[in-house]
Amino acid sequence: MSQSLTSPYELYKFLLSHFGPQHWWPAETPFEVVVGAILTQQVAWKNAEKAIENLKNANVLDLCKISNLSLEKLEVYLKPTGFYRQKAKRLKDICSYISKEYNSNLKRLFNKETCSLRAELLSLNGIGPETADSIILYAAEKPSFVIDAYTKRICKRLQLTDDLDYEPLKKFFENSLPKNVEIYKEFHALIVELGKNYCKTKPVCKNCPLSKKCI
DNA sequence: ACCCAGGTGGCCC
DNA sequence: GGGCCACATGGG
Repeated sequence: MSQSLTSPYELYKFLLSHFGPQHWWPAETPFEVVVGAILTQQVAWKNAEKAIENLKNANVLDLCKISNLSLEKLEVYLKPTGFYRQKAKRLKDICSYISKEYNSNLKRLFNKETCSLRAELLSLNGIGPETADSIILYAAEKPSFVIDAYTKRICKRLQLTDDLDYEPLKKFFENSLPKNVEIYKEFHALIVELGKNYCKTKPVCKNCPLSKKCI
């Protein structure tokens, strides 16, 4: 446990042994991953979960149905997620785009090469780098490491690297890890597990498994 | 009454 | 190319 954590891969192995496998993403279908990835932006997962329940209860958690739903109705379902007006419009537009360009078939979109898939997702309003990588990794199941606020915070506390901008940090992790979808999936989930329980905005890591390594 | 949560896009310099 | 800002609900 007091082995030094000098690289992302070492951190991954430590977190896996400490917390055990997380089996992410918490969703039943790839489309549910897409929806969840958008709805959880800058909000606790619990809130996104409520909205997804609303969609399920209304029997509209479906790409075609959302693209045909009125914005007003969609907004009501998405209320718990915060920024619900933005998110409703963006989610509806994204669903409409996939309906039109891929005949509502997510698999056809996900068949593209990782690099061009990422570029295409990033071109859509409401999908930034973290959301794009979450969709590629957990819905399309291709290796694209996800960086989030916890990842940056943990890297900073552990002083793993200096450049915390999204793309350089993503490369830093990918260069350290075996290029393996299951490892990428687990590692990001483990980082969230660590982050939401122990690595909050304030630099206090009492009882944190990494406390000896934190500043 | 605060602060924060698995970001993103638009604007300004 | 980087630093602000709006977006909005729910839980501690």
